[in-house]
Amino acid sequence: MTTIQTLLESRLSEALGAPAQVSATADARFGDYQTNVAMVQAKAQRANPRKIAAELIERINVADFCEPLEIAGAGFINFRLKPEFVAQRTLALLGDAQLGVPKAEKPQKIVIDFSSPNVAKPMHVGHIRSTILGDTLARIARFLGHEVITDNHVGDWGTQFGKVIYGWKHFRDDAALEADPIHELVRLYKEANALCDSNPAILAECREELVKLQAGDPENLGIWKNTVALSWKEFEAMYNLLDIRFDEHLGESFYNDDLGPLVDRLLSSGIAEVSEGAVCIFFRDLPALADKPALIRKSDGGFLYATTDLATIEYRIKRWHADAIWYVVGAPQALHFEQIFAATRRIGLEANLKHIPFGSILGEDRKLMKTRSGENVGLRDVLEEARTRALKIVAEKNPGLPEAEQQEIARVIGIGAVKYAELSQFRMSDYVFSWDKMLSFQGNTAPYLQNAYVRIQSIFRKLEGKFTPPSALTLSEPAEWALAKKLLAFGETVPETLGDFRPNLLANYLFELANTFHSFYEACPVLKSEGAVRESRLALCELTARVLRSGLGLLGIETTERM
RNA sequence: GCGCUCGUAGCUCAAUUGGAUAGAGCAUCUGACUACGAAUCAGAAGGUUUCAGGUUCGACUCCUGACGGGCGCACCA
Repeated sequence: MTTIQTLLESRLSEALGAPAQVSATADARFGDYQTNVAMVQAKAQRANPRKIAAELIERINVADFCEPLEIAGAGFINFRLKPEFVAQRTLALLGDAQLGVPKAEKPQKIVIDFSSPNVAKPMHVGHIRSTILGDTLARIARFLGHEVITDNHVGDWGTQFGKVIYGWKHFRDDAALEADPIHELVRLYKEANALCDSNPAILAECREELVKLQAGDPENLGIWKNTVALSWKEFEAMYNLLDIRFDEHLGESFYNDDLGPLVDRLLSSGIAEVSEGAVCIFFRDLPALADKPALIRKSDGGFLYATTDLATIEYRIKRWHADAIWYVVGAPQALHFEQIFAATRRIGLEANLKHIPFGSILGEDRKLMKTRSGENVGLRDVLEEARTRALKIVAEKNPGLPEAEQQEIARVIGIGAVKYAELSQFRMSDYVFSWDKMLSFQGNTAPYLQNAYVRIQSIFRKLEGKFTPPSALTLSEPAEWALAKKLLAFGETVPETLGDFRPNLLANYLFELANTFHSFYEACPVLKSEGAVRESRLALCELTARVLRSGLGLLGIETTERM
């Protein structure tokens, strides 16, 4: 199903003989859609915009679904949809599994790299943005018809393993490891690290353990594999709670064997060179990177972050034939991605590489969010607290519900609140993490949207008999028109969110939809109305519920029947 | 020093990517519940879009320069 906006643009382009843009109006007084092509043309031709608009109006063929066109202001052309057209399009949504969202004209194969926690470390709030944002983008891209591969590039290799292995061998507590693996692994690392600070001999031993691991020593390799497996248990618990799945989780270690050959190849082809003992790729022709080479091998022979990332890009393009690779990684790494993307082009690999950056999560003190002792706030704690707080509210508001249902509702609301707090905000701005704000069940929050859905379900529970879609919609009240038009906008909003990777546009739309629905709900009784009016209102309710569930689903947020 | 990024109502954020009178939510104030679920709705008030220039029919948006916050800039990831 093409959107009304697309339909208008094609009709306008026909009349103009050139591509033209149409946008929704900001104000209903100017109709439903507007175009400023007349003003754009006037500028190029140094002509009178209103005159051009007047000529254009004669040629635009939209009488089948628009009221007579109007010229307004400096030269805007306003489009007002015919009521019967709105009614007919809205009705058509009921039979459309995509709810009006068009499929991409050219589906792409997209690899999305996000979350990427580190083995032997707990996931913390720092992982929230990448994890939630990446998952949402994956869901939206799939809904638009793209082929998506989500890949969790886990930090499962690095110098810290020398210390972890030393700790594992000397002061491992198996019971603690069983009870809370990551906690114990962190303890092993920290204790070893503390010993290293005061005792050079132990530091040397840790280094020795690392060298053995890298050389493939069976015992150390076994310990390392264990730490990875134990960490995954914890990660999966988090992803289950968040309802997030990955198609692949090829960690850094997966590329180990590729690093040496890659560097050798780049050296022999002249793309990389040795400088101060290290192997670097210089970008002397790019002003922004002229004095910022990418280091791919240290002077001691070790490889770096950039080396692994280059190997990863090569793998993704060659194995999956990815058209695009999206990295959902914090803004501080912008330079790093600029470098490896430039290096990729230098190598001659073709793909649409995008760094999707985001800002930081701050504590109430407006500094990077930390616990009182200065540590990162654990993701598990955050999610558990969200659930606990939600449960308390559910039990208070709806004590009649069975315990098990209360628990499930609390999970959906609590996790939804955390996700929505993240996604309703522009990703680049830093935001203050506030329980009171995100779990205040008022205003622009997940529960407000979930509640709109619940209310609709409540109507259908009271409905005698099953809902069957009517053959035509009868709309008369302003609140009905407003809701119908809002529903039609879903198909235009979803693709927009991918334009600049802004799920907050979708969140904003859903909030407006819920708002419009609530106004309709107050103004237009559904069950008490009769005949065609009742049928039509039921259809509006059904569609609103579907769009809310689908839209929230794209944000990774679930809905419940009651709350 | 160079680069990236952000600066909008008291607070937290939007603004369809250059469009019409800059919109919401919290908080404040005024109304509406023997209820299709008040976790709601109707309304009021709240602004020199950090500042100064510039570009044009038109600027929160683009350009230049300040100011303020955050973050990067060769062997960590």
